[in-house]
Amino acid sequence: MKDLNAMAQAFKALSHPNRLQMYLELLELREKIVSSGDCQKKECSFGLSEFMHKLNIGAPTVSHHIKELVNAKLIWVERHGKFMTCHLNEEMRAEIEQFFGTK
Amino acid sequence: MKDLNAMAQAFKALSHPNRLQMYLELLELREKIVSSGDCQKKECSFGLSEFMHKLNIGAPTVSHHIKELVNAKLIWVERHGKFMTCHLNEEMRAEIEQFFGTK
DNA sequence: CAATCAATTCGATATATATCAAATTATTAT
DNA sequence: ATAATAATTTGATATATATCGAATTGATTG
Repeated sequence: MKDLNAMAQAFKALSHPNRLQMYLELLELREKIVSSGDCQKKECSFGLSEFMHKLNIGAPTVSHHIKELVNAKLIWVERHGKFMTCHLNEEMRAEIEQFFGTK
Repeated sequence: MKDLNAMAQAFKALSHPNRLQMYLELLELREKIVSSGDCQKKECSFGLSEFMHKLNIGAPTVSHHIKELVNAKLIWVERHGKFMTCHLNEEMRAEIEQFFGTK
């Protein structure tokens, strides 16, 4: 297993309903992609302002939450000029699934 | 999926290294039991004082942590006279595994 | 270069939490 | 009943966090 503290940090990041919702959006996006076998051709990410509107919270707060999720290695971000996009970190997802998984 | 807030509460309970360690002990116990197919004949639980010594923290703190884990439905407890034992909540474990799992 | 827009950082505030010592409750043993 | 032991509750303190408004940074466009 990964470092216990790293795991705890990941769970902390997911312990806030708004952040969990953000992560869930990306998880569900992944599901669609996996089931359609069509990853490259779809937009696999969310932007900050999308989260703002979905969650009805301010940009500074969303930015803060994104940073938490990134620090916890649950997601990673990309910049495209002015904009940024959030992506699921597949490795960490698998790690956590294993943690809970039947061995 | 379960209520998002219930999930967030579970992750909050696991967001503290000491509580995560407690939960992990129970997960590992489960592993041994599952792999040996021998659940009934083994002691499938941990007591408060065991956690105290393992984690080197006081009884009130352990008691507090246990309550958090119980409230989050991650574990359940049993009393045997003066003593109490902590057990993994298998249902919640499966729920969380599914949350992260490949669909 | 100036204006605009997305995102981040800063400063402040309000709320939550981890921990312990002390007091209390509940159960067992003498 | 009394003493002893396991666990819980209470009260206090110190630390962390969520959120926002204001200011700032960075990139694009006119």
